[in-house]
Amino acid sequence: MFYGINKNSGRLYPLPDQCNSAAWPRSLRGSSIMQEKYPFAEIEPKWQSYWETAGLFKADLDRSQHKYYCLMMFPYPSAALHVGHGRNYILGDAVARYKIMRGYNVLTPMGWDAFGLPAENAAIKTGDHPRVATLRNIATMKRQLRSWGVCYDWDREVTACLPDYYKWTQWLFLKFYEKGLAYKAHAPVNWCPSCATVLANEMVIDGRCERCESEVIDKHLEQWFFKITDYSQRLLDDMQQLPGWPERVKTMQANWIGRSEGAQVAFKLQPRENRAPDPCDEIHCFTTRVDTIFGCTYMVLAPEYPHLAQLVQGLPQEREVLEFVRHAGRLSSKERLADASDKHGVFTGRHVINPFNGEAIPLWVGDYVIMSYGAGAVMAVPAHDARDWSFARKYKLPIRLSISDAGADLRLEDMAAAFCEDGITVDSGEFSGLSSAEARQRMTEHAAAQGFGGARVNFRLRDWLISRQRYWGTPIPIIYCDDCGPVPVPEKDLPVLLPENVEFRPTGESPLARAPEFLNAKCPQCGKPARREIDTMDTFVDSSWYYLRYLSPHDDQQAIDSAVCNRWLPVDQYIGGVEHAILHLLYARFFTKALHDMGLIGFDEPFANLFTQGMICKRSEKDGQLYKMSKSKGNVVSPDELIREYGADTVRLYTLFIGPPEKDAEWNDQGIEGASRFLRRLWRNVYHNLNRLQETDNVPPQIEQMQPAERELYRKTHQVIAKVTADLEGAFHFNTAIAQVMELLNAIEAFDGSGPQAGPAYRHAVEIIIKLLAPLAPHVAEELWQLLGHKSGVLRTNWPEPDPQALEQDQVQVAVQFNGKLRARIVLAAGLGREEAEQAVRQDENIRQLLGNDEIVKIIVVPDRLINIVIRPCKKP
RNA sequence: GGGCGAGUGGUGGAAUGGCAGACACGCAAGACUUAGGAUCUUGUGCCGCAAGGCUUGCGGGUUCAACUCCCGCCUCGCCCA
Repeated sequence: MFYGINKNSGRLYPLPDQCNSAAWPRSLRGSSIMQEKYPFAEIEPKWQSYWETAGLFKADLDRSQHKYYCLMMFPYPSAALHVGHGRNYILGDAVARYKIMRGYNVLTPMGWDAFGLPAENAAIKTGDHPRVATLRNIATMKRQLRSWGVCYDWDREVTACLPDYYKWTQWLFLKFYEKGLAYKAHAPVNWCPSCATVLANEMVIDGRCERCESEVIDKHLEQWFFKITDYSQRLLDDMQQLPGWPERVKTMQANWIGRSEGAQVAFKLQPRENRAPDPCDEIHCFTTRVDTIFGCTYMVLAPEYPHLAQLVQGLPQEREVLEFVRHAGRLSSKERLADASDKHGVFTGRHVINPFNGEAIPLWVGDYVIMSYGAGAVMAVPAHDARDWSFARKYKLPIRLSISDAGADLRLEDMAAAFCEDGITVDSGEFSGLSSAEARQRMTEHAAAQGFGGARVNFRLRDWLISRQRYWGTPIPIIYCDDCGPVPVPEKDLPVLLPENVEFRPTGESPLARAPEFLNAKCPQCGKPARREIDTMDTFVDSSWYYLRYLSPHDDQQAIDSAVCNRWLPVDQYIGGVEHAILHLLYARFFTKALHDMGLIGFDEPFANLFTQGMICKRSEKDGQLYKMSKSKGNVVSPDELIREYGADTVRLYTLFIGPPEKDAEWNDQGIEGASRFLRRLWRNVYHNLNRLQETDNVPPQIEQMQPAERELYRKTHQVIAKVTADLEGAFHFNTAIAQVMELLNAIEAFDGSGPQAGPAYRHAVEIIIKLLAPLAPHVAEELWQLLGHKSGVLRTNWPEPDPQALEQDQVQVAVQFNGKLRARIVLAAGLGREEAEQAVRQDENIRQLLGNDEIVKIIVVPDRLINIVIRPCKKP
């Protein structure tokens, strides 16, 4: 038997047996816990089990109409989650619950980006095998997600480091290989000495390793690449199809792809005096400013320029050039590109011919030129390019004007810096006197007609380097045979399993090289002894297709179930950190397009809507600075203790309330008190009014019979429904939604109606507040919902709709301004027209007094809101 | 250097061009208590005893009215150089 407390008498009375309905699972019957103190510790595990056993988050994939694929970026299973991670999952969980209440068929899966360096580095220190440590971490994080009340369709869990997943990552690699999208090549690559592996361009931030912040150096190695550059233009263009993506992310991707239109021009190499042969007879360079080419006074090659050594072979400058190249290789790209830093270069002893004027200009090699722009050769126009300018000044190279500004009064002697803007061509032969734009066009046409160049589009995007010289990743399924060369592993032999007993010590070569049972294989073509590829794949390969695998996670016949994918994708809402704006999101888009072109899927953009939440930061106790919450900064807050102390709903509410979700937010340990107090107040309010609530029939309140207090509560209730719904439908502004719900509780507490509709209006407000809280604080919402006598869970009910009649008002308070300054407020009938309102304010005694003898110039009326009286103050006699 | 974003009380943050500071945190005073780090009430942008004045990074502009739009500047963050 359960008891309520009578508010007036303070006495306990037996509760109606409403929680014993057969509609509830046996475990929940009669289980409501009614006590004054908010018993989150008892409530929360109970409802967590209920959601799981009732299968509330199981999606029905056969039914795809009204589908909603709600995806959160799957995490790397580091040791444990902190409240910063929680923002992502709580946000996604709230969205999923909201959509369930909206009647959508919601799919919310979760998995693990489980390969990666940290586990391997930890293994080197502790001897813990990465697989063991990773699976242990996964178990911990799953427990944490559960205790947060974050629910997923766990039957669809995928784990990137398990063979049933990476088998298919390998299979996809083979498909890419088949289509020529995966290739192996020698290239200058970014090498992180500390991680002892190469890195993709995207993982180098300011010349440093994204992970360990060591300075990255250039190395020349043979590596595997994915040909993402085949898709540069489409990756750029198709962003126009993504209105549901933040502009910021699209801009970042566009910058990264870095399309520039210009011209390619071939400069003939001036032959050596002795006519000795050269590896090439011309040098191609790309420029966006071909209009300046008559001002070109020298050319600069990147130190890595191919065949540079042969070009200078036997020349007096040879030693100096080779020495320079060796030295430049030790500098980071950051140092080389920095504007302020000294640029270095040496003359090669060779000359090239400017095809536009036949002039021989010196060929230099300089460290400010990098291979990844154009083709590693730059035509230098010091008068019109800032970096060429400072290089030319330093090495006393000639500077020649070929563009002037509109007034044509630019003089070299007066210039303190390069003139980099468009202007009018000067001293440019037959092209003189043209606007820059016109000159570019005519000169490009000329180059094409003469056969030494033409229009050219250049992309900054490089191919995606996917080899890693480390153990804990997906093995690349290739076998090297002395006779047959590289041979793909046949599909029937997949997966190529990672060997278990391997020494992880990083040496710069993959640890797999020291696992003979892995290394030695038979050539699939000729059967002779052969060696396996020892590099593993970048973990971004794993995360480029996981959202497809969720649709058929246990399928052992194929990687992707096209039929289901085509019904369920693109993802309706993708939620994750903005730090993945370039890397993961670009790679995943590339994968989708490649798979689309292979005919495996019927769509070519994976994520229709993207929401990037801001990071949770916390002040460091050491230096008082604000840092992103992370283990390495030592400023993490564990959810476990907070949930123990306050309950999961409180932690969820505070996490959502902390600020607008797209912005970074500062975690404040004291801030959680507000959320805690709010839920305790709500609980207590229901507890103290249980009598009244349960005695009131669950009928809609009758607006006609309401007295002012009831009317006001009813209006507030529906105002809040409208605002909260707008916030959740729009930009996921849970912070303002929660503020509204708090206002509703304030109104409920202040409610003192006593008319015939007081009970229904009150019960209605309480029901609504519970529904509105269901996505945000789901445990307490379920518990209170059951206490009110409902026979099914709150997630199974419909999201409330605002009643337009409730929002109507008879009277409104209107602000009265004099010349834009607030002077008074008056109460007027709602819906008054401009003229009526003007009349009313003119006649208002109080306003007339305030006006005194001031002259009214005009009156601006914003109906139902504001009246601004423009006055001319009267001159005092 | 270019592009994008941000700058509002002691703090986190609210405001379709229309009453700046919603909602919270914190703080202060009081109530209830053996006690309070529970709960409740009241107050809380700044200056001023007050009347009143001032106030959204700084300086201009548009407007009856600007946190919001425009121009210039400063600071911070991100991306690209």
